[in-house]
Amino acid sequence: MAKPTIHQVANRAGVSTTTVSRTVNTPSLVDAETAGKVWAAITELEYYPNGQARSLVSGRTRLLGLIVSDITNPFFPEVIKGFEDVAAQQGFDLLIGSTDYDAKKMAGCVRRMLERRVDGVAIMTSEMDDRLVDQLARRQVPMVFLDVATPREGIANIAVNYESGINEAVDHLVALGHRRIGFVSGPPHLKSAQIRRLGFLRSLSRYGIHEDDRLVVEGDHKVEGGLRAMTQLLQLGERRPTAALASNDLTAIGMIRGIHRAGLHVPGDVSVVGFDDIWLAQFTDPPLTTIRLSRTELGQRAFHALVPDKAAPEAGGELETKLIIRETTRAV
Amino acid sequence: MAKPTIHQVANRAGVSTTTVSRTVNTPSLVDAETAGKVWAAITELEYYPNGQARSLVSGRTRLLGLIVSDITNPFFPEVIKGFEDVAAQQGFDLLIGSTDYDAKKMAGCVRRMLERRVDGVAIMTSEMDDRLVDQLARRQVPMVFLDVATPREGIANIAVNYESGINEAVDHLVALGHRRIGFVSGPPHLKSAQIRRLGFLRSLSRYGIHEDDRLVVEGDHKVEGGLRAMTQLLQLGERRPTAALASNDLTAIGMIRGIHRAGLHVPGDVSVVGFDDIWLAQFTDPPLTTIRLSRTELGQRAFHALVPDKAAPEAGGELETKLIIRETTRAV
DNA sequence: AACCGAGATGGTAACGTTTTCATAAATTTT
DNA sequence: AAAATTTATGAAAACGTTACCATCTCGGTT
Repeated sequence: MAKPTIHQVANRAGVSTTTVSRTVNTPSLVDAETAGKVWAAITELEYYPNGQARSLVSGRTRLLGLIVSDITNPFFPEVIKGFEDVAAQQGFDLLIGSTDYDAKKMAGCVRRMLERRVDGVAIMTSEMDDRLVDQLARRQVPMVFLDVATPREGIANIAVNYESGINEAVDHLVALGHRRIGFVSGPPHLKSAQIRRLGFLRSLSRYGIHEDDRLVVEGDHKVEGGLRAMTQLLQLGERRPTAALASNDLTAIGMIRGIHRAGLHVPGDVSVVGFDDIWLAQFTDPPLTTIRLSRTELGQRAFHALVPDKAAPEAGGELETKLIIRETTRAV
Repeated sequence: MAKPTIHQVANRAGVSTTTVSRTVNTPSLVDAETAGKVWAAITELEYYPNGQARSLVSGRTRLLGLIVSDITNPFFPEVIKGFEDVAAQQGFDLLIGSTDYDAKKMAGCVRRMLERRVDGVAIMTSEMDDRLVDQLARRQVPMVFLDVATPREGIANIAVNYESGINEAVDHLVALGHRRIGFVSGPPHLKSAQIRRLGFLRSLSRYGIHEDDRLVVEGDHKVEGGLRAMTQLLQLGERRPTAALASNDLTAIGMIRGIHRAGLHVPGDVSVVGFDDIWLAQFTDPPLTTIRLSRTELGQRAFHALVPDKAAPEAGGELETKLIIRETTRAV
């Protein structure tokens, strides 16, 4: 029997399809003995309920969409993992879609999610056309944004406390005697990148360190940009920073590279602090001191934002960030 | 209208549901004018056909399963990307499942795929229980293995030519004057890792280089194992290798780390060659010379193995590997 | 002028579930 | 012992599509 249906099972067990359905979904409503026969038939035939038919009638698909810009970006896989873990646990499946920063593909993703009638969508890309979001909203598809988006009725954002980690990092650097601290930002259009930049500036001012415009330079959240930015910083000569914080780890890796290129050492000549603590941060050379943002937990929270948990009352509170000290920071 | 059905569209356009269905699926069978009215209704109502209902009747879901051991392993995201790209293009969606090397989760994955009635499964993890594979096979679900698996009726393997790249690498090292060349293997139970090791040995013998057992040490395809292995190799003192090849890039990264730890330099003291050319290989310090196995293409081939393409006659041929020379290799 | 094929459309039965609603038997209550 | 409840089951109607089999209207043939 290639793909047995509920009817075959019912037949074999000598009961009605209704009873089979009940044995599977609401066992309390069926007599123990009958249930036994049904289960026997189910395992003998290797019956698996047809999900399509199931959700057609129930209206729920137990399918969640995950829209990501580029799964190749090392930030994402860990988020996905966190998301997938808890989703699988609760019987949800994941439909993934890459946008590749391409408008056409983005629209395609949304269309596919809509046709599949997903029960929710986690949007992990910042470049999301408002009209597409509208489209989902009109269909009442629950949504959650991973990057900060313009707040909006019925669309969740994951609350992240960027400042706590940034403060820790600045404290750490200041304690090591650093006063000229640089910052390499992310792309200006990224809300979360702006928040990080602002957080840094604010943290600095706590120490009354006058901010020097030349010490804050723009990166792009990629290795390339970090390298460029650091080269620029090092051209300041005497006035170059003795330590620098990056808006994300990729940037930090580029910065370390830039420092090496200039014939200088990390942390001997310049200390570097990253942001995110991506998986490979522990394997850079030297291992990167960075501010951890647990992407696993980020993914989990995204899930809970989409499907309210009856058990756990409220996720509550912000997602904390915290400094992980490795070997790229040292006293001046 | 929250979720308009085909009936609403039919109503609005003043036609039957059959006609609406035809307008969408077989436009040639419907009058131009009528089609116009239908499309108008469709866009006005923002109608999206219900995939569940669709595949319930058609029997095809246009859904492909992707079983991966740990999406966090940097090898996978690129494969997934390649797979997803071409899948999306052909109107297929991806269902992903992580096994986490856990038997329970593996079974869960398979069950979910079966319930969703996927049109095929790409298995990217090597630790796959045979009984689970049987289960899929009995349901006639097309399958493809990414890592080499025991060949079997109706289950595809992606053919990879590991030797070509390995030969290139050994040629390269020999040309640079290296004679004592080490190898850090992958875990012994991984078929593909064994093939790589054998390929290396065979390649060496072409040059009549007597193989030295102590130069081939076991790693685990992770950074940790590479580091351990290299430390072991360096303990050979005078007889330590002047160059070493790794079974994958993560291992190579660990090896570089081990060399640095010992106070030596790459490539000054020891040359290193990786395998895979994962994305971050270009960002190690120094950038890693490695054998590229295009994971994008690997993903694409996996897709084509699952859904035979009417247009392209045959993928044909093996997937080539090739040496990418960066900066971790130098003359002795 | 009757006929025929083609073109355009509609009615209805599937597809495999779950969800009412109904019924029958067994148990408890009065 | 009759009535009221509970327990265990089944029949049939959804769910939103597509596939199959009509039907109906033309213009063109004989």
